Amino acid sequence: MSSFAGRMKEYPNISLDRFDRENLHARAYFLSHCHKDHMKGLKGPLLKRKLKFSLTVKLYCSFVTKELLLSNPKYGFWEDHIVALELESPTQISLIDEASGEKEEVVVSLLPAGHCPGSVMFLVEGAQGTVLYTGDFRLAEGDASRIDLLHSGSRVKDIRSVYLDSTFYDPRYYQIPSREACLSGIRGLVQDWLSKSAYHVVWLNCKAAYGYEYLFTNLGEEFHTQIHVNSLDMFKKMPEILSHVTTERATQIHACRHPKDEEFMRGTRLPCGMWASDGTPLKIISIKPSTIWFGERTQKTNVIVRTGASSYRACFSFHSSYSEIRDFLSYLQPINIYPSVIPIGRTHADVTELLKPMCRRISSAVIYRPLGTLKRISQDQPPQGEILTHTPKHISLFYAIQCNNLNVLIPILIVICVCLSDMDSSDGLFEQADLAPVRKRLMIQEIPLTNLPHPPVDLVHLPLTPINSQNSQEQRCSLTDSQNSQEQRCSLTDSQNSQEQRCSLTDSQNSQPPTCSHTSPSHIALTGSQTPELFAHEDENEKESTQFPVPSIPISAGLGLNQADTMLIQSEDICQGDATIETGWKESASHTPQTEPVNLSESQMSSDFEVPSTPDSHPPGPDDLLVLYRSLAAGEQVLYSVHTSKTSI
DNA sequence: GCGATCAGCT
DNA sequence: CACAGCTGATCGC
Repeated sequence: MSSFAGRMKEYPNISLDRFDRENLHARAYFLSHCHKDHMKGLKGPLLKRKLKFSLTVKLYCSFVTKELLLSNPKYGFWEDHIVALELESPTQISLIDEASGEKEEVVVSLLPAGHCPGSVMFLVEGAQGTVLYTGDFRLAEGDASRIDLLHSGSRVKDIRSVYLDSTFYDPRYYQIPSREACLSGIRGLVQDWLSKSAYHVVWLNCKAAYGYEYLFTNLGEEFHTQIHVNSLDMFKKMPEILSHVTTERATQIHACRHPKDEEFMRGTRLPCGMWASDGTPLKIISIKPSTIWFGERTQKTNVIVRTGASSYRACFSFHSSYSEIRDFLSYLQPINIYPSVIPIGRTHADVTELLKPMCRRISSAVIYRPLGTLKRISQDQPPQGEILTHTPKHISLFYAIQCNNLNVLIPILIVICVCLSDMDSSDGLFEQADLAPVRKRLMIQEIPLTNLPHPPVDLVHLPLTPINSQNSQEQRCSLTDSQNSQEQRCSLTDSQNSQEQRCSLTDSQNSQPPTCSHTSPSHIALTGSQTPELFAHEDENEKESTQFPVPSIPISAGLGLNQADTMLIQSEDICQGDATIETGWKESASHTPQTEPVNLSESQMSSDFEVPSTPDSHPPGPDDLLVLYRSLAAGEQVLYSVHTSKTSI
């Protein structure tokens, strides 16, 4: 359960997934997905009143989340204040103080989170750096490298802070079987049971929350049947799901609910009360999806556990495992990591401490040297904590050059931080770079650069490089507005009347909950376009499966490339490795791209400016550097401009 | 009467 | 195995 208070240190003018208390003063709101623990205060009277008198305060979320939210009348007052954003489409948002008119600009991107329908992570880029709020997520190992917007060119963006779904960030949950492994186990169990006879049925004991939809679609497809559910409303705009569910009870796979469904099962009755038409008792097994995890050295065991004569637990997780989280973090290497979930029995400090080894190391060594004798000082810092055998080796070099505006000797600040994830391995520095590439990044912060001899190519079209040019603002508006939400909310199923020729009903059917409940947040329409995102996170095995929708996460430019080590040139204050540092560094500077073949890494270590180049650029020569030095020494103004997002609101 | 919080349950 | 989310009791406004 999320205990995130709603605000990020870097951007306190926005609130995410919390809408009460101090969040009442936010200039913009963000909702990562439609689970209640992320919606605290969202229907509060104070917030409702605030909206009434506000022209600028909006709630940003995915299209699917918007529809899920508005399906519940209690949140209807948000309708004119919700802005649905496309996935992976950077959007500039002005955060306006309505009292003073003061404005702050941020660029926000929605990234697929793989947690439940519509779930996203928020990538926020602005004057205070790039931060990632993950919401709840389940990404498989290697998935981060497939998310385009986490990269600038072929390199990973410089992420200052990650606000992390730390639900399973505990070595106890070292491994959770992949989605495909879990699905495969469930498929096998269902297959065995259903094949016995037409009277054998399966009940999927799914909690009411969103997130099981891909189970329905996969089983529906596999067994050429439809899954019985209480209501179709929420799937109305999700054809991929809609085609695999039904309110007809005459099917062998059920995921219907009843307030007392556990009791029903003990009496070997389905929650919907279906009986076979000829009176033959149905043979029912229940399968309860729940998280099953394994420790680091535990050999994988079955993803299906029998818990009774006719009941099973099947592995299923909405959240990334410990090793998946570590993979994610070791790829992104944020400077700060803030947990948003504190497991029972642990404190915030506990989890923060556990996460420290995953934070990027930044040396505190600061050495000033006069121009001309520039030499790097390297400091190897073996990581703390355990080392994942599959974790790529990371090297980050941080250079800081600061020039004053006086025509005096320029203090050159050099900070080098070398973070080696595996000091013991001499050959492993760049292996498996396709899974999680070694990073090599040059960051130049607030540094005059226009006179750089060979400006790196992607320096000038940086972080917010548009992904899909067709996503214009106009299009988004046309999608968000009235055409969708109205009919969805008033559309009601009446499905329960449409059935039963073959099935005689027990009296229990009369105690069914209404097919369409207005108190449920579930009757919804979902824009089909985003649905495939839900299935986009698959492990290696899953990639080969033909039974799943094609993953729709764009393959990043860096996929499959050996990403070079990261070299950062930053202003002095950035290089302290302290979460509390406040700087005005420009996002653009953090993406100065300099790539070189990874095997040059050693030689690079021996020369201060043998900066790896991008494929489209080349390292500056001595003459070029001389020009740069002189420019810097003269205090000349050299400035790089940055592209901002392609869209703005 | 409403909302917030907590225990209990699944 | 824990998650997400009910229900009902209690309390305060």
